Amino acid sequence: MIKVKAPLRQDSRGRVLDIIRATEPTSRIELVRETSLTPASITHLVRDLLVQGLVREVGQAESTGGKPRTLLRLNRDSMTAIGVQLGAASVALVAANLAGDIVGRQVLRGVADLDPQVIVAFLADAVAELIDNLGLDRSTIAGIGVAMPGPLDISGGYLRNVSYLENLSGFALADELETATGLPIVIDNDATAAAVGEYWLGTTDRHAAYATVYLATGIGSGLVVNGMPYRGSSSNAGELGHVSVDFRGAECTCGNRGCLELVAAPPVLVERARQAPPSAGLGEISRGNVEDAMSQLGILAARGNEAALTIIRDGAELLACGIVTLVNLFDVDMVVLAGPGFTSCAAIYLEAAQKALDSRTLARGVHTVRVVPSASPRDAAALGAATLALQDKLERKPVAAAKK
Amino acid sequence: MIKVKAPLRQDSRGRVLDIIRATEPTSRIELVRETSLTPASITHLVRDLLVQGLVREVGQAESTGGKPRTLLRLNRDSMTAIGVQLGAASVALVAANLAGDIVGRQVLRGVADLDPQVIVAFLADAVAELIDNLGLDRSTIAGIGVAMPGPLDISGGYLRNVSYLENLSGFALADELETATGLPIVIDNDATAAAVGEYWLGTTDRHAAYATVYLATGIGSGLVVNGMPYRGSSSNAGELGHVSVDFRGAECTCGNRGCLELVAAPPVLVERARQAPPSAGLGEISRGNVEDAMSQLGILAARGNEAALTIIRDGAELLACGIVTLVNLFDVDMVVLAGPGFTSCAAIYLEAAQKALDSRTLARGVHTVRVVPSASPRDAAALGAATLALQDKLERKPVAAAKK
DNA sequence: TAACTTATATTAGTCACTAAACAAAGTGTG
DNA sequence: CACACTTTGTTTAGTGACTAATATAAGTTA
Repeated sequence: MIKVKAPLRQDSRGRVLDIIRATEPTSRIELVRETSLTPASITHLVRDLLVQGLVREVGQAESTGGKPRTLLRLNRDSMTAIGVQLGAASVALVAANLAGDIVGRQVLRGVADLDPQVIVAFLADAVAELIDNLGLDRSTIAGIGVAMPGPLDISGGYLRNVSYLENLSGFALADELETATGLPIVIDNDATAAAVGEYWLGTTDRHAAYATVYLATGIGSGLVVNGMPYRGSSSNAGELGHVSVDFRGAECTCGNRGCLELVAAPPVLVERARQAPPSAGLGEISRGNVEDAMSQLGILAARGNEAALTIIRDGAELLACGIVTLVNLFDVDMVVLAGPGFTSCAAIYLEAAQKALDSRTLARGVHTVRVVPSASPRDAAALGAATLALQDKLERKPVAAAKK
Repeated sequence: MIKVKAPLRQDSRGRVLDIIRATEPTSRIELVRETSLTPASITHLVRDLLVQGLVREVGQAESTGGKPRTLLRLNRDSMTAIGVQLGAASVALVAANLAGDIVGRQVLRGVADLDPQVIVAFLADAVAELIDNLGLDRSTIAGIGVAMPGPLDISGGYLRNVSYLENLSGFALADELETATGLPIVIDNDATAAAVGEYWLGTTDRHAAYATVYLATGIGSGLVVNGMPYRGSSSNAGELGHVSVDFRGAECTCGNRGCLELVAAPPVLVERARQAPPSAGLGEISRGNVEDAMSQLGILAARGNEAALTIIRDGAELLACGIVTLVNLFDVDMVVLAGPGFTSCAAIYLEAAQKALDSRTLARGVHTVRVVPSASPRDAAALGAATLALQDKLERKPVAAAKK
């Protein structure tokens, strides 16, 4: 039986690093207050991080009546990770440092039509090129995170995609990619990756429970509670796109009826725009990539095109309906909107979702739910994947030079 | 700020007790295998439980070629807890021992019309009477668990109901009940309590993620992952009844549209039965308590009454739709059906839900989701509440006679 | 300059757990 | 029936992550 690693972030070193990232420059005392650990423990943990070079001391703060605080900062470039977003329409690569800054970025053609082995070589090349272009030292690279749409199959110890990218079905991607690149690989659902990325970037309260709604070709969502993603029993939690919003609705490829994705996913909205009569002034919508077309539609809406506005608003209203369901079931404090679908029309979606949450969730009398845009809407999944690789690396022990 | 207790069941003593309860009679070696703790640790933990009287040694097993195992059993009656299910239609009290056996039971009138202080006195009397009737030693009583429908307000450190039982809104029930009874009080959502109860009774795999759908006057659900309930940020997670199954549907009192509860809750089904023409042969449906009426309807359906069957089937079909949404979002391994709504027609609901899950969830290719009936459908919430009280007591340290 | 503050480090524990050796109680074999 | 071998459980002496209490360092204020 495969040994499952405990899914709990109680790891103090990681938590301390999270807090430093979110609040730098900071000091040991502030860490004491944030963590409810004792000064002694913080001294220890910080020393550890200093020795590993993940954190630096950068001078002193003004005294507040006693010894001045020693300021601590993340040593941002002491570690980098690569994030790959393997979408249906396109592939995005980012390199992110310890702070979650995107230090390199590259967009590639989609791989839906390629052979698995070709995909591996293609990705390995792209990663190698990115590392070279940035002049990164390979020894400082934590690993590669790959984010992809679900449903995923985790059996056999490694995640394998089982649906969207059909030719990858049953292929042990992580294994092959690890062999091809020599770097540790983490694979996760795109929405989950995006959700973890927001935490890393500090968009969300560290103690909050929140969901990230990820709008790309499909509609997904990821949940984070206390800094730990909720993945469900097979890493397929949060499939918002296949929540039914109409029990008498049309049948979906997934087998369900009235799925949100059938009425509110970008391809549907874009198609509606393409079908519009010329008089609507939507002629300019691109025939190519869905993400680009969605983006154009959003821009038209922002410019005041009524037809575009109506299409987006209808989509936003339906998505809001799904978000209300999500909140009634998960009872989160915050919802983050992420993914390429939001790049040009986030405001419309934000407003619709916020309005729905303020008037239609069951627990709205107990607490409000805030809707916020992602700190990095377009690259949320890729960046999130990179942060997953960082997190994975940081969770393992310092490996004090395998001495004896 | 209120200190929040860590929501993680990593407490080994509790886990060991869980395993003994589920697999008794068992032995230390088996515990070693189940927990992946070392023999040394198990020796320690079991000694602890023996000293506290929660567990007994009961002879030996057959040898398997070496020293025979010393068999361990729960000391069932060394601890008892009271569970109260504060429903809209009725109040149920149970007393449960360490094994989750119901050792006493009492059903009371509903309290929706009473004054808060009167409710407290009423409950305190009922609890005292139950304890006396059973001849229980007060010192062995772990506490009282109260399960009630949401939404709940946890602010101020104590849960207070904010909706269904309107006269309890804003009333610090836990505080008052503790004063009146002298016993520690735990309050939780009815569906969450029911879910924890199933775990306690061993209906579910200890490692599985599962949801309990609780059908009473409303429709709720509770989620348990690795033995720990998921409550969301304000203990209002799992409100399945207010998941919208029709975005164009009628407006619900909760503010949302097309809520599942509007079309599939027992009061709705019962009302439909009452409106049926006399020719349908449904004349016998009681005018009183919704739960009784629902039960009668189920019995008529089981006897083959077509009209009753149709009403229940329609309800089951709609509930199944909500359950598919629940599973697509939470990605659980198992769904347990609990609550008074299922008592007489569980089979119809089970079949509808299982069929829907087998054909309509997104991750069905990755793993199947089993639907099972509760081990104690009618008393699931009350029993669950009792187990919450037990769990709460057991999680605190032995309290070695406040010396010094 | 002494007295107070505030920030950090050290020391000596505690707690939950483990590794390794040991003891106890059976079975099988020559 | 003595001896090896299994299997189960215990003991002893740790380890790692944390804390409480005390010490030290580096400022400010009276």
